[in-house]
Amino acid sequence: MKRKITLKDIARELEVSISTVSKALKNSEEIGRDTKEKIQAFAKLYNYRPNNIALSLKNKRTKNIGVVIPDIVHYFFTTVFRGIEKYANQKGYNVIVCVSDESFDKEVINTELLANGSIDGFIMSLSAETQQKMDFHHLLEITEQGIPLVLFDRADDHVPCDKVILNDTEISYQAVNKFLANGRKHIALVTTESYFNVSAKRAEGYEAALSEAGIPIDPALKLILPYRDINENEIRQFFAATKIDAVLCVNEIFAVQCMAIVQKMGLKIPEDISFIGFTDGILSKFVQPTLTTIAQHGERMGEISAQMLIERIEIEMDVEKPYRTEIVEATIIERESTVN
Amino acid sequence: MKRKITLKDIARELEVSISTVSKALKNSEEIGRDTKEKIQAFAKLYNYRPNNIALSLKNKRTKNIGVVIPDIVHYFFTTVFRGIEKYANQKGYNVIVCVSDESFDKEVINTELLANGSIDGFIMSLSAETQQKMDFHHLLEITEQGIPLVLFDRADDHVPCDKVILNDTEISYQAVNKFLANGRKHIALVTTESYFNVSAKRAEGYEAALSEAGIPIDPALKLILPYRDINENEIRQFFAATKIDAVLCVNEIFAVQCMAIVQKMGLKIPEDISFIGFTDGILSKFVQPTLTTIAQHGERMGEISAQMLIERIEIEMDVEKPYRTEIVEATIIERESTVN
DNA sequence: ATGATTTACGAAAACGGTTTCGTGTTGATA
DNA sequence: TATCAACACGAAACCGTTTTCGTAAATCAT
Repeated sequence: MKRKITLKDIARELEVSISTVSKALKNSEEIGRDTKEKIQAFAKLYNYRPNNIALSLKNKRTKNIGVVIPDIVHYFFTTVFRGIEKYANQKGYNVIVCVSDESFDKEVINTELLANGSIDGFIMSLSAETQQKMDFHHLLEITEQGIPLVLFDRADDHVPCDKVILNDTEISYQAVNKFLANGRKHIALVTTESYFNVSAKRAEGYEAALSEAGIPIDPALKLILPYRDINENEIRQFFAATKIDAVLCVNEIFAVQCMAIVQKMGLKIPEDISFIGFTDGILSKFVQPTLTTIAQHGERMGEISAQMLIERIEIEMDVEKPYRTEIVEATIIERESTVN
Repeated sequence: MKRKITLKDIARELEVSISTVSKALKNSEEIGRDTKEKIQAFAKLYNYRPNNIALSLKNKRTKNIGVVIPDIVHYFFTTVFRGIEKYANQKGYNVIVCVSDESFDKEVINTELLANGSIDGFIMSLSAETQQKMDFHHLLEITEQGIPLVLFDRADDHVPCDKVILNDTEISYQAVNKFLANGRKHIALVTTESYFNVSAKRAEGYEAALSEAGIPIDPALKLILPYRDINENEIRQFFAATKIDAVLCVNEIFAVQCMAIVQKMGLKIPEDISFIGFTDGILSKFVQPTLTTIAQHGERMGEISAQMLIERIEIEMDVEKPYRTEIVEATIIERESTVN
């Protein structure tokens, strides 16, 4: 087993000082030709690489960024992650991932752990519980310590930091208008609890479009589902109880599950009932009929998040830079679940 | 902005030495009651936390593990990752993720970067290109440096290390036997290039079952698809050319795509043609008809991988411990694409 | 009162680098 | 020959910890 070689090893072996070795390997003008060549050759031979940890300690820069997300087995988050990882890697950063599992405590523990020097900055999307409790003390601590933070998608106005979010309200408004243009009158919304910021904004867009069309908001047309352990019967009852000819769902899974159920109830998609979901994931493309979805452009969101974060990391500390909120424009991808 | 406080800060403020502070915070018997209490109170007040980087340098332990996988927007890999992350986190380890994007070069660069002190061990699944080139020098370097390595799923016998793999051959054998038991005679295999180790093993099980049943292996019943950019026509031609009444697919996507195409060709599933895919992901559950799949138990694989890795990390270096290969037993999840 | 133990703390090395500054040697210049 | 700059290198500080060892003062036994 060949242990990693250090500057000290090279110095001892070549009978020079550690500083000489360090300088020689950086090709410093200070060191003579012969010595430099000798040291460089030796280093190459023994495949010397500087120790990252030592560098981090010295430079106060880890070249790591921390990503804290609620879930990893989740299409949208993985696409965002891919964007982050690609950009970060290209800029020489590594990515440490922690999964909060929608739990406030895990989110707190993970951030506090990483904040003790392990990373240069955070990219996060808030856990369900954090949004519900509206407790952001851990995030405020982070920013107060001067650690850059970017929130994406599930952000909150109470946290002063850079953000990357979707134009949720606007795109929902557009989606509902699309239903209206197709002559749909009984448009339902299938969503999650409203403490999810994004759900609230999507509901807002939904309601705005209806109001604008002079259609009253009917509570019977709104179904709130838990984000896990969905009860099929609840969905069945919802669709049985009221006449519905179009449905906007705040995610892909809700849409696909609803579609399967209404199909079993004998309805035709899109003739009798039309669907639009959020998250242009794998399901939307392969389910029957294929699902019209709102593409959130996760990879792009990740890229922008990483870019904003790294920019802030690498800026001089004394430069004042106001926080920005970048808005990514969603796109409606038309498929078979809506008529053109 | 409150910068992070260090031992030195506390020492200066309280007019004691750094060593005294360090010892007091570890509740050492060496330090007097009063001094200890004073220091501990001060540390609590200013929320002192030791710097992870400094600890890593001192202890030669980063408490980080590196995970290198070919793709992250991929159901199986994310479930494995979830297993890794859960177990690692619970053991106090963080996880650095690098995505090789099926590229040999990226895999090499990422591993070499992380190997310079950033992590205590690796968990990897080989990129397509690495398997094709059969070039494992970067992995050998890692193990020669004494850095623990666990390969999961896409492993290779040429790399001496711990491994966690699926009983691919056996479960494919069982799947084909299931088709045979249902009276299917023309059983196809839809797979990837054979340099994918797992595909080769799955083909082996497929062929073994057929041979045992006295059915000759017909090359026309084997379709090799690229792992991205699938051409639909190729699939259509394949199914048009030969009589096929059952199909084993080495992944979920292949299965779902084939199913959509044969349905368009007018075939009924499972009456006319039956399907079994690998990876019990989200698609299998929601596609119509639902897909019978082979569950790879990714989360469990991840957990085992993390456990094996951390065990080896924490073992005394001088203890000889032979490499193990842990085999995870797949399970066939029956759904509508096969008859019972 | 003297020597031996405790007690309670500090100095310093170590982890593996970078970087500033100092210094002995060389050759050129006045 | 005396002065001086350039050259080539080393010593040491520093990043933030932990830990070994040394030691002054206080306590104890004799």
